[in-house]
Amino acid sequence: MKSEPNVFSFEDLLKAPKKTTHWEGVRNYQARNLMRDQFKLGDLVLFYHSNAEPTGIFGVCEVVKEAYPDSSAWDSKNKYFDSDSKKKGINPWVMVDIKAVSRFSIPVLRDTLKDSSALKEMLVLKKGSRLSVQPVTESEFQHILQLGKPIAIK
DNA sequence: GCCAACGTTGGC
DNA sequence: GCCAACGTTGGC
Repeated sequence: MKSEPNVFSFEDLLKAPKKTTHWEGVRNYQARNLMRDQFKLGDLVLFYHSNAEPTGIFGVCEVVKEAYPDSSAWDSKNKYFDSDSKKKGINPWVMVDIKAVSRFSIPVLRDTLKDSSALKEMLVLKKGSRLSVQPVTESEFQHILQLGKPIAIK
């Protein structure tokens, strides 16, 4: 999952109550479908900082609540407010809850991903790959864990 | 700050 | 249904 650290960083998640957050504001159908259909309780998620210096993966989270309606879509004060969907009376957007489980003692930076032959096919490295939620293969995930040397969060 | 890639919108 | 115009994302 991608986040701009100046909006919400991995550090912010560590500081959040129960180190857990609602992943609100996804307004792209492909990303929504991934959260709705693929995210299962206990699944692990890599936390990626985009549009930042540096960009890369900073830790691992766990899905602690599967997809449910994203209430921010109907909250006119929220920056992710979707007035059209509220007018129609159908909220198409979902969120999941994720909890930080480990932080990388060595952040796996974008340059590192590019340098690793096992990882250079990762979706996030493809040109124009803007999806804020992206699938990661098991082998990619394991390689990244090795590189990041995760420290469990108590 | 630039701009390529992508998704969405809306005129036709 | 096509596609040009537009807004957004995000690496660089």
